[in-house]
Amino acid sequence: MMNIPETLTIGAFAKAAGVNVETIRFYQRKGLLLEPDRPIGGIRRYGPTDVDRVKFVKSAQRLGFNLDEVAQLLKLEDGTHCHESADLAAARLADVRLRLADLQRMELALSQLVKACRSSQGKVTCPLIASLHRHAPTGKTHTEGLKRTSLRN
Amino acid sequence: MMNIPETLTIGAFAKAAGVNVETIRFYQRKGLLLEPDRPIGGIRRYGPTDVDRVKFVKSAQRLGFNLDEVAQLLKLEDGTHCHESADLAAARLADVRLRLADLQRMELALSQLVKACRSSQGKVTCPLIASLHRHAPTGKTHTEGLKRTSLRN
DNA sequence: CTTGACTCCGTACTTGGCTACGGAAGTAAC
DNA sequence: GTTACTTCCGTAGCCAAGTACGGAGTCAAG
Ligand SMILES: [Zn+2]
Ligand SMILES: [Zn+2]
Ligand SMILES: [Zn+2]
Ligand SMILES: [Zn+2]
Repeated sequence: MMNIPETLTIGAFAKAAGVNVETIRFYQRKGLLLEPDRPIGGIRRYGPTDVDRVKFVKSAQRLGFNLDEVAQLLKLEDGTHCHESADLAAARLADVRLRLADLQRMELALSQLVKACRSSQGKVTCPLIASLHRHAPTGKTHTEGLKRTSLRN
Repeated sequence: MMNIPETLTIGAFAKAAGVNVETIRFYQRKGLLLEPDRPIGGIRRYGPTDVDRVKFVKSAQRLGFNLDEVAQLLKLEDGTHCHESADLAAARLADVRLRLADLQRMELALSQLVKACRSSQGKVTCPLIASLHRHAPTGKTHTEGLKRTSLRN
């Protein structure tokens, strides 16, 4: 069983994984990636399995998993714990659906208001502003979620 | 033209607006609310228009506007700038729709994976884990948005 | 053997919308 | 007039997922 060659410097590794070096180090600190031993007074080397692992993380992030959840998934990486994985995904799904509902509510409200504003030729009061002054039924959004951050990789 | 009475202490004001005192002060620092003059060695008083303003902010937040955008909206509060308001809302709407698309993508993927996992009795590999190892078409999410924060008021 | 690029490591900063803390001064009840 | 809130004010902390920085060490080319 020949070992996979660990030939990449951290810079090459990061490039291959499509993230930047700091992200690699950050994941190492988080425990998502383990740092290979450093040869006496030399530099660490990485291999294809490391690249793969980062890509796994990024795939999971695209499904909405946060890094803690990704860490859980990585523990199930051998694929023999379908039930646990499914539970994680189901929890994620439930959350996604709540956020979806909130966004749909916003979409509806905003689209109606924009339409009202666009067709309010000559009306005294802007429908949008008026609506904001009506202080609608304080529906606490279940929006355990949705701040604007980007997910670029 | 008799003035509206400014009778509320900041604590009562916050309670009436349904936020906490620190939030009021934070909005003042942000310029969303202006702080009334402080009588010589006394405490500031607030009135119903202040309460109303905070509620306006919270309404706008429920539509997804961030505080900078809310500040813009507040400048248009007299309702005579329908066009500008509509533009702000349209921008917000566009963003909401991008985020919606991302969430819908996640919803679809997650629901399929959960279903696959639930019906994978006896399969060797967990479909969810397998899918994450497939490193799908790196569609950069336009998710300029969606971190998990709550919007309680 | 020097130059320039890269690695290593620790620490601090970013963003948004608050929340918390601490000490001094004002206010209210008894 | 003492106790017990509040207010005032500045500053610091929280969350996530990185990003940035700075000094020291390492490595390959020329
Ligand atoms: Zn599974
Ligand atoms: Zn109002
Ligand atoms: Zn309008
Ligand atoms: Zn993989």
